[in-house]
Amino acid sequence: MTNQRRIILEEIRKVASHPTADEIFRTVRKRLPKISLATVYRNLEILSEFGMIRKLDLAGTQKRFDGYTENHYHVRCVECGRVDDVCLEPDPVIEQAAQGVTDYDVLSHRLEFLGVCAECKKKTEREFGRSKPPKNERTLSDAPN
Amino acid sequence: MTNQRRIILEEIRKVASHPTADEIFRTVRKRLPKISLATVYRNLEILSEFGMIRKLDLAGTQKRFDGYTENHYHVRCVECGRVDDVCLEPDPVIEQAAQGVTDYDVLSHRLEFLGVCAECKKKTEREFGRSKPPKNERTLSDAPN
DNA sequence: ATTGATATTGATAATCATTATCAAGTGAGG
DNA sequence: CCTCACTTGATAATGATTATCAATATCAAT
Repeated sequence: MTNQRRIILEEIRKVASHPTADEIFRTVRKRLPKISLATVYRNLEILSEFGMIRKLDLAGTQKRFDGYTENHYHVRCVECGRVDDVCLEPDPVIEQAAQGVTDYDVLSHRLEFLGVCAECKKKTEREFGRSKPPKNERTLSDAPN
Repeated sequence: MTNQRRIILEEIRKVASHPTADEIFRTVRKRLPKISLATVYRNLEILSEFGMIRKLDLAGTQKRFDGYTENHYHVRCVECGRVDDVCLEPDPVIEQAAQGVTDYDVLSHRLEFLGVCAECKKKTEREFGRSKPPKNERTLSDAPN
């Protein structure tokens, strides 16, 4: 457990958000100005291998990391990309349901909600003077994929 | 509707799999040897904008495209990355449940199962002489994220 | 404390998927 | 047949991540 690794872990556990490697790099650099981005990536990988943090393999281009390692679902803002926890009990039977209609061995599932975060809702209000666009103006397909 | 675009669409609709841009490129190139990878990317984008195909924004590094545009869930093989459809009715109430525990406006959800495909199961059988490893040997965390 | 075996670091190059750029080519409507 | 906006192919650029490697740090055993 090197100094760098310890500080990376500390900073991830400090925040409730689900920072990207780059965000973690920028935060850690305040305490260790000489740290390399590669060191951050390496230690994020190692820490998640050891189960001390969780690597979130969500949709989108950048991976995100979570200091909170319990099972939980997430919601992603379609406007700004922000990711938050959704405190729902993971569905215990849905994997069996899936097992019934596929020839895969089903091991787990990953559920991600898409929506608009509070921040971006406010932005929409400022622009259009209402809190929620009517259904027929929603831009996002309402389909899972 | 150019020749290239038409053929890309034809080839996507021809397969039941969920090919990546690169796989589509390699397939289409058999019929149009001079086509550029950029043309494939461009037309995949355009075709999905017009709703003629669906761009799947699943976990993992590469985007996948689906000629079948109805809502459905997917299962991904953790060994080889293959993606297949899961013919389950999308859960109509889970978004309301999520809406109850978040301050996001929940618009949709995306559910992805993880498992081992039939092919890779066979490979495991050949290696270990049994069809299914016991639970305590499963390598994948059984947690959604 | 010193040593030595091993792991880790910082800097940077390489990779991979995707997007952007741009000159040249194409095709639908007049 | 002309035109003009759209599209193509080739290639460069981008952005996130991973690999490489010499220099440095760690830690258990002296």
